[in-house]
Amino acid sequence: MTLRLYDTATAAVRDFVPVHPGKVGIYHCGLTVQGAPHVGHIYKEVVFDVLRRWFERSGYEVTVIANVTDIEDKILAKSAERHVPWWAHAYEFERELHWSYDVLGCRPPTYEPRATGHIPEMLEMIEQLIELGHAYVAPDGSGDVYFDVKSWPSYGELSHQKIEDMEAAEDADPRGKRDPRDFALWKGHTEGTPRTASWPAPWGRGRPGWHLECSAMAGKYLGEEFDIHGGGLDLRFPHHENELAQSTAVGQKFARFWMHNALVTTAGEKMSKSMGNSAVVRNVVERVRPIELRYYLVQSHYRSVVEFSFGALDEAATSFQRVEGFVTRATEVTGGVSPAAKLPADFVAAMNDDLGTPAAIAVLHNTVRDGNKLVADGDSPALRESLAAVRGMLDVLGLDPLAEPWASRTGATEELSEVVDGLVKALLEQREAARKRKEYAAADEIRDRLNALGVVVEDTAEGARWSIAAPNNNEGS
RNA sequence: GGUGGAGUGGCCGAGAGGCGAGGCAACGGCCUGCAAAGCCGUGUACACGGGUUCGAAUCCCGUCUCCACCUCCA
Repeated sequence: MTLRLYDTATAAVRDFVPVHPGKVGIYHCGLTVQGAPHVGHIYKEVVFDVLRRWFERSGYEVTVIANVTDIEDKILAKSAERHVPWWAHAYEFERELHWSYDVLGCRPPTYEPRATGHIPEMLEMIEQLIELGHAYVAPDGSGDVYFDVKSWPSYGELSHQKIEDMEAAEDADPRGKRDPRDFALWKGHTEGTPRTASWPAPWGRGRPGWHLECSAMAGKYLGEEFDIHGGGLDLRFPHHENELAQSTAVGQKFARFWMHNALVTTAGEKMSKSMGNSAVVRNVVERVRPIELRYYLVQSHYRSVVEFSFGALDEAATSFQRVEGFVTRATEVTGGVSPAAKLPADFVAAMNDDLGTPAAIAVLHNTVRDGNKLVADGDSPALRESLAAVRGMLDVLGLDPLAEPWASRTGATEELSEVVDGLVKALLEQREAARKRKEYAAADEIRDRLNALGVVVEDTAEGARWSIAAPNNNEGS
């Protein structure tokens, strides 16, 4: 069975056929590093991390390019407000972005080009577009260069819009545009913006337009035709439409598939519009563990809106703990097994069907339930098989608690963990002794005290085991 | 005005003509000294109004509500 993916350009699910057999090139638009990334920003990263893992699991050699937009109007505006150099502002949030990727277990892209590092490539592309008659230097002496949308007949093909139906933004500054729908390839340097935010060009100093960087960098690192171009749904137009126009106008074939993840909303509105700080990744992972946040995001289909709420987040955390509990117990009983190389057929089918993570997670839960029945009977080939399957599936989703980066994040040093384990076990031994004497009040008091400290005690056939309770506070939202 | 999407049980969230995805919560049972964890069982839900069909959450027509994008938003 082959992988099928939804392609925005053709508005249909199609069989995935790579440009080069056995290899996949993926470009997804990274972030404009203007502020701390929120859950919506990171959702894109998680979606494409799962896609990449699935390709790798399916035997492909994957190259992932994700840009960092480090020069842009908002960066200039926000850095000016803070009285910080624009490049310092951008770099600060680039680091915050990387922290957020890491904390959610998203593996870094193969390469992460910055816009400011690719000015020559962009200039070259603008020159080609001007030569071919698809771009023009603004006649107003501003130094701006615009793409001429009317010169490109297929303009609008990605978002399925006709130029004449597009409504020009009423607050748009027409500047030197021939048509209000033309978009900037190069923006001439203006008074009031730092000179460091401009570069020499044949048309005068300036900085690149937003859309151009992705065309230049995708072409440079992935070639003139590559497999998948992705990003959030809000980038479909104008950003991706414009990229497509620029790249194809210079004769490239560009992306075969366009994949767009749905947006994360809060209170029914796009996150960027409605949220303050509460959905910033750094804050959300104070409430639930990062792996639980990742599970929350992975459990819905990437093309469905995620209506973010802390209540749903807590619920997802509980759901994940059920899976994690099985992994822990089964690992104790079996002594541990490697993740399976061969995954359940239903899981594979779900993932191949346009990355059907919800159905895939249903398979995961069914496997966990069957596995839980086996745990009570001790080690067995069937239990090992269940555990291997569960870990294999979790691995694809980036959620295997025994794999990196999760395994090494115990939140305590090894020395401290040993001390705590020793202390708790000493108490549990006292409790066990009390139980043997049928002094249940005393036994329960020990358990209650541990519970009060957030230590959960579970009695099993092999004796009591303990774990740290989830940190969730349950004031819903 | 144009383009695209959504409305599913107490909650989250899939599916897309017929056999109740999965999870959370709740209730009952098993297990347990009691718990916890786990297991078993219990719910005929698909915005509204028509229609097609042996059969519709799924197809068609109409209506309502909400959301995204329309030139520098993941």
